[in-house]
Amino acid sequence: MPELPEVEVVRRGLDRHVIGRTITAVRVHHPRAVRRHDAGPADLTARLLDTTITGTGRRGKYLWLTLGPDAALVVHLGMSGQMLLGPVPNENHLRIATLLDDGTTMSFVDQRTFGGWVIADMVTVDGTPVPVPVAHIARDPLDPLFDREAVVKVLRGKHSEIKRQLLDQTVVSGIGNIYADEALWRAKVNGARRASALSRPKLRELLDAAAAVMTDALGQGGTSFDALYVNVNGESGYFDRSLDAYGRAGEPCRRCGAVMRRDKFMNRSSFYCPRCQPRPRT
DNA sequence: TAATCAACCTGCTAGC
DNA sequence: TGCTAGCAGGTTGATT
Repeated sequence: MPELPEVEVVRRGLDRHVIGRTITAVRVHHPRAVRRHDAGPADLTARLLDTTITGTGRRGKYLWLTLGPDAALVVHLGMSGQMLLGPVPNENHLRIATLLDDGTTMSFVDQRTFGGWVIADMVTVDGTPVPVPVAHIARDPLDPLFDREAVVKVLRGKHSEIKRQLLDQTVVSGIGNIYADEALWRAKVNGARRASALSRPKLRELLDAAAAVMTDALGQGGTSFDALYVNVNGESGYFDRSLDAYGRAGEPCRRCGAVMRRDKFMNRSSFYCPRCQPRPRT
């Protein structure tokens, strides 16, 4: 599932190939892929045609292609979105296709249709220009301007579970279910503990763990459990071989040897070590 | 205001 | 063999 490292891999791939390229053709194959573009598919198509891509950007799981100084094409990969340059292996899930002026096709493929494209104006938030749909998203741990102490302060004021807060993109962005479990394992924190009950040093350790695990994943091209996450060339990452928590229920903890557990949490799975990460007393 | 939860969606797997 | 239910999970809007 695309989280921050996977989205960054895609952004870097696009950055190498599409800057300076002009879009010469657009076809929206599935209207749901542009459902957040209020003006509709025809408007999105018209606004992209003959437009030159001037840069790329990312915050958390959102990435965008800047279309001059005032607008951007915002892309969210959802759970299964892919930005592909070149041939599309399986057109069953092709949602949007574009042609660039060098003859390259740039396609949006999305099996589960949670992702999408939207063209938006740029606004400046805390000194950084971002597209409007991204304005409410907090900085991610790999952002050079990420303010760890400010996030610790926010978390200290939250009375719900720490994992819920890690997944809240308005608190800290880029973290999804996989990296939340990995960061919690590294920091030896159970995700069911209340954020406000954790000490400031432990919260710092947790945020540092989140940054570290995502940096490690980025170095290995991201995590991939199946063909749903690929880079712009259709290749999968390798970080799933390095996961310490996610998907390891029933296997021994790599730190203490206890049998890893899986609990249901927020309609999804949480993987943790019952010895290193004991559940809070109810 | 903060916290919680359902809905969206499709492909795969397990169970019957 | 075919059907059904459950599961995966990011985001948003509704509800508590």
